[in-house]
Amino acid sequence: MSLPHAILTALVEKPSSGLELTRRFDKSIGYFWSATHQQIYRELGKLEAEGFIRTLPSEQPARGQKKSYEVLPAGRAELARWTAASQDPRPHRDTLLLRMRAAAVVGTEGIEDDLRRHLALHRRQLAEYEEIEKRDFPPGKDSSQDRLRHLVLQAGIDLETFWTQWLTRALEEFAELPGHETA
Amino acid sequence: MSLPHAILTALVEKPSSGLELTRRFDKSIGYFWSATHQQIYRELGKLEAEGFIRTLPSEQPARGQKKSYEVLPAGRAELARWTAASQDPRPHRDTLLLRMRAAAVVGTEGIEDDLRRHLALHRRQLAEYEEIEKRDFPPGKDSSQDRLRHLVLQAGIDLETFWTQWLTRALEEFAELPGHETA
DNA sequence: CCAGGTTGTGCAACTAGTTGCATAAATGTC
DNA sequence: GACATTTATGCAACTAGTTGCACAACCTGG
Repeated sequence: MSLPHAILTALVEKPSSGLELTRRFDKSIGYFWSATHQQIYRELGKLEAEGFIRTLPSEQPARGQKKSYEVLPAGRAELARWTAASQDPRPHRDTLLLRMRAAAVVGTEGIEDDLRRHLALHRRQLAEYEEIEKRDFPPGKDSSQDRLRHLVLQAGIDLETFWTQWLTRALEEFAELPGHETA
Repeated sequence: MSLPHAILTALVEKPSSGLELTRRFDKSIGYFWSATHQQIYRELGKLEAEGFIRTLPSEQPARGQKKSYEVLPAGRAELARWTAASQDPRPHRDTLLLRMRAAAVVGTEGIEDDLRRHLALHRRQLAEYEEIEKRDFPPGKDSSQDRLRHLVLQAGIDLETFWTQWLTRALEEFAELPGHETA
C-alpha cells in the first residue's frame, strides 16, 4: 500500500497540515498518486499512532485549528525501506480503452465527443507539465535530487504526449469509418 | 463503475462461464481492466438479477457445474448507454513513480534492481502485444471492428514502449549519479 | 454584532477490489 | 473403487478508496 508512503514523502519534503497536504496532492504528488482530504486525515492519524510522524510542538490541537506534522526518524526509515523493496506493477485499469473495445461491438455512437474532450484535457495537462519543466528545471539545475525529480516529471510529459497522439489518431480513424458524418 | 461493463463487453463478444471469463480477463480484456474470479462471479450474479444477462438454457445449474451466460437486449442497451456516456478520466496511480520521488529524498539505495526487473516485465509485455498484432491484425484486416480493436492494442503497444524507454533512460541516469557503483 | 463565506478538521457510511478458503463435480490412475 | 488432480463455483472477511456530511474557528461587510 502506497498512500502512507506518499504522505511521508510529501512531509519529508516539507512539514504540513492536513489541508496543505490535500492541496499538494491536488498537484505535484497527486499527478501520480491522488488522494482526498479524508483519506489524508485518516492516514495522518494512523501514521501518528505508529510513531512515524508527530505534530509540530508549537501548535495546540483543537478542532478547526491548524495542525502540522513532521516526519520522525522511524518514518524516514520506513519510507527508505518501502522505496527499496521490490514491488510488482499493479494491474492497470483504463475506462476509455474499455469503452473503445465496447464500441467495437455496440457501435461508436456518442463516444467521439468524449474522445475530443479527453484530448483537450490531456493537452492541457501536457501544457501544465511543460510549464513546470520550464520553471523548475532550467538547464544547469542537475543535482541528484533535481535529476530524479525531472525524470518523474518527464514520465508525466511522455504519458500525456502518448495520450494526445493516440487520441488524435483515434479521431482520424473515426473520420474514416463508414457511416461517419462529415461536417 | 466499469467492471459490469467489461463483463458485458466480453459476453457480447462471446457467451462464457465464470471461469472462461476469468481466463479471458487474464489476457485480452484484462490488459486494461483486470479482475479476479471472485469479482467476476459476484458481478455475474448482480447482472443476472438486474436482467442484463441470463444463463444459457441448456445447462442445469449446480455447484461445480459449468454455467454459461449470454447478454440480453437490456444488457446490450445498457452497454451502449455506458459507452456513449461522457466520463472523466480516473486519477492515475503509479507506485514506481512515487518511489522515484521518495528516492529523491531518502536515497536511491536498492531501487535500481527493481527498475531493471520492471524493464524486463514491460519488454516481455511489449513482445506479447507485438505477437498478438502480428497474429490478429495482418494487413488487409480492416473492418470497422478490426480497426477499433487494433487501435486499442496499439495503445497497449505504445504504453509498453513508453515504459521500456523511460526505464532505460532512468537506469542510464542512475549510472551517472555520484556515488554509483560501476561494475 | 451578526450573517454568511472561507479555512480547516474530522466521522460515518458506502462502494470497489483483494485474499483466503470451502465445496462440488469430473477425470485420470493405480 | 479409492485417491489425487483439475475444473468450476462461490462465501466471508478484509483492505482501499469515495462521498456526504458535520462542526469549529476565523474573517469580512453591512
